[in-house]
Amino acid sequence: MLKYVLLGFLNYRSLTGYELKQAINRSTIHFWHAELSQIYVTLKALENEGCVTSKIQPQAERPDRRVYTITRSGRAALAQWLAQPITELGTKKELLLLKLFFSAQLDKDVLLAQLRVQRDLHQQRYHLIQNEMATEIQQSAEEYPQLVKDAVLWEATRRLGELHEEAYLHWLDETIALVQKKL
Amino acid sequence: MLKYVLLGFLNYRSLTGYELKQAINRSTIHFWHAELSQIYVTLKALENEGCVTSKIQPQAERPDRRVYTITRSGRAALAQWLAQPITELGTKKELLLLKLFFSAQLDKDVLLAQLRVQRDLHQQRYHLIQNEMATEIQQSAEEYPQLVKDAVLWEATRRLGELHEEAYLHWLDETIALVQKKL
DNA sequence: CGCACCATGTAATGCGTTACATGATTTT
DNA sequence: AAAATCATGTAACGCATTACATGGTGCG
Repeated sequence: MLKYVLLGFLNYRSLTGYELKQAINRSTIHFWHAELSQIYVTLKALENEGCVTSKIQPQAERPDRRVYTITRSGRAALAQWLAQPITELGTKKELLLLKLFFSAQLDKDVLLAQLRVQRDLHQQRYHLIQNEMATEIQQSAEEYPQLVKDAVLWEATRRLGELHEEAYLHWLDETIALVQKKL
Repeated sequence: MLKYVLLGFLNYRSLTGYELKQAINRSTIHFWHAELSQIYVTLKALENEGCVTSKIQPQAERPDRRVYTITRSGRAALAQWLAQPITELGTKKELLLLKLFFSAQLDKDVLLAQLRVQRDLHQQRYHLIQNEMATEIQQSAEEYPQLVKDAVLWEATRRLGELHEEAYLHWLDETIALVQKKL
C-alpha cells in the first residue's frame, strides 16, 4: 500500500523521499505511516515499474536531492486503486488490549500505571489531532484553492482520528475506574 | 507478539494450534489475529525456546493432534512481558482512510458506494461484538469461577471494540452526508 | 455430491523495522 | 558543544500473508 501513499502525494506535486516522509507525518500519520528507509526502497520499486521518474537536483550547501515525479502510468495505477472497493474490514493490532486481556494476575498497580501512561499518550495525540493537524488542513485549503475538495476529505480523515481518540480516552477512564474497583 | 498471545492462552490450559486459532477468533480477533500457518510456525519456535512442550495425542477417526503445554520458563516469559510498560502509541493502518484521503477526484458515487459498504461491514462487526462476544465472555466467567478477574479484563477489551465501532459508525454517517453535500 | 470442519504443516513472497553508514548545516 | 535537520541509501532480520499439500468425517 505504501506505493499508493507515495503516488497519492506525488500526484499533487513532485517530491523527494525526505519530503514524502514529512508529508506523511503531517497528514496521514494517525492512519498510515512508514519509515524513511522503506520509502526510499518503495520509490525505487515504483521507478522500476514506470510509475514515477526521478531526477537528481544538485544543491549547494545541502546534500543533493532526488526529486520524484509521477508518470501517466503512475496516475492510472493510483486512479485504478482508488476506484477499487474494499470488501473486508481491516485487522488491527492493539498491543495495550493484548496485554490487558492477559493481565488478571498482574500486580494491580503495575496495570494501573500502564493504563495511566496510555492516558497521557492518547491525550497528547488527541490534542495534536485537534490543533496542529486541524490548522494544517485549513492552511492548505486556503493556500491552494484548487484543493478545496481534497481538504474536505483530509478533514474527514482527521475527524475520525478525533472521534477514535475521544472514545479511547473515555474507555481508559472507564477502565482505570474498573480496575480500581474490581481487581 | 504472537508468541505472547499463544503463551497467554496456553497459560489457561494446554491447547493445539487449531484450538489456539479458535480461541483467538472468539476473543482477541478485533485487536489481534493470526493465520493458522503462522501459529504453527510460532509454536515450533516457542518449543525451541523452551517456553512450551508438545505431545502428540492420537485420535481415532480424527487426525492426530499436537497438544502444547506451557512450561515454567514460558510462564516467566509471559509474566515478564505483561509487566513491561508500553511507552509508545501503536500505529494503525486504515485502508479506508488512506483511500478517502486521496479520493477528491474520484467519482462521487463510487466513493459513496465505498463508504456504504464499510457501513454495512462495521454494523455487522458492531453487532458481533455486542452479542456473540459479550455472551461468550459471560459464559466463560460463569463456567470457570476462578477466572472472574480475567473475565473483567476480557470484557474491558470487548468494550473498547464496542466504543470504537460506535465512533466509526457515527463517523461514516457524518462522512456520507458530508460527501453528498460538499463533493 | 459438495461443503465445512478437523488437523498440521512447508515454501515463497512481501513488507516492515532496525541497524548501519555518511556527512554537512543549523539551531539550542 | 551537542542535538536536530537535511539527505540518501544498504543490509539483516522478523513477521505476516498466501499458496500449496494432504486427507478423513459429518452434514445438508
